[in-house]
Amino acid sequence: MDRRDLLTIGEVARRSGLAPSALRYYEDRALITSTRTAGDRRRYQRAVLRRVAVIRAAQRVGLSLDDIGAAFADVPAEAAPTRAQWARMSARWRPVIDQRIADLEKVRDELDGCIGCGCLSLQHCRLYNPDDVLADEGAGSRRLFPDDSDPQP
Amino acid sequence: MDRRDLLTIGEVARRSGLAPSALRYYEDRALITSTRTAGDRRRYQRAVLRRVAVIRAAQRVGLSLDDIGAAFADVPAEAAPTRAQWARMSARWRPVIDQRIADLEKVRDELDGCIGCGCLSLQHCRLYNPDDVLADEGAGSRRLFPDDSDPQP
DNA sequence: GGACAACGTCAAGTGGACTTGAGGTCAAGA
DNA sequence: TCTTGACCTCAAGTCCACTTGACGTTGTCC
Repeated sequence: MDRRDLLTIGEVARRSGLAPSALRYYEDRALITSTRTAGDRRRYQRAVLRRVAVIRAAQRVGLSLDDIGAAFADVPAEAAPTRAQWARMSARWRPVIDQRIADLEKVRDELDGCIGCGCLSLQHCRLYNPDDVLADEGAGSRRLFPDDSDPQP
Repeated sequence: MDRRDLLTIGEVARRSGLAPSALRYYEDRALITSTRTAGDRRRYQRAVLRRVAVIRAAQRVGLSLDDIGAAFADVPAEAAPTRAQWARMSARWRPVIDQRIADLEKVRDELDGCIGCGCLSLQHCRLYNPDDVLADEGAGSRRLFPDDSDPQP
């Protein structure tokens, strides 16, 4: 590991588009790691850029930082993930992303459908009769990774 | 308007899957409205179910309650929207939903791509080189409806 | 050697979307 | 009449993901 390759927090911030405070926050949450200089300044490996990018991507997908931390469980924070690790992570997210896309497509189609079908006048509109589709979406934060232990109804 | 058709807050809560407190909160924010009985209890028109469903759907798309309120600007809270109003609202959301789906698809493809292309070793990976794509996603809450008045860079 | 930016910690604040709790009211049934 | 559950208001609390501010340190450049 060449010391030349270590990045300051400011560099990481500029290159990732995140505020330094956000990077410190991620570090508090153990999502990323750094080494320190003699003068106690953080130094990041380049791999942190990828990791941060993955974190942001996962957030766009709707995952909480807790979820993301869990998904990172077997990916070492210090180095770039191996291809196998990446594959596992990707495989884990894939269904979540797919589900989320499907959700959005459903919303879109419902929106469109409601125009075309004239169902403003009730009955078979899923938007209007939310009991079946939307009700169980209810309150509370749902885990995005049911993670083996959730009952499947 | 048949009084038989008015719903209590509990009924709306059960049918929509939302907590009564959330419904009161929406009402505070003027997203829904109710009439009151002599005894000051809320009574909702059935149309509120649709409205609430639309609100939840919009949230899934990533809109804030402020955004949703703005989109509802020309939709009367008291009655079901007319077909024209619905069409306007739907037309307004359509691009937002499409954009969001596109975003997710990009994330998914990047995730997949990174497995296949072996780009773990740097360079042309968009996840790894976030400057172009992800950086401007940065901090701050972006408005989802730029709403005529935003400068277009 | 002095200025200055970049960095460090720690506590507190923010905003969004609600929930919780205290304390009181209303109305239907036994 | 009394109880019970659903409801009311209003203030305060919660959770998440950060940001801000106060105050001190580091290190580079002139």
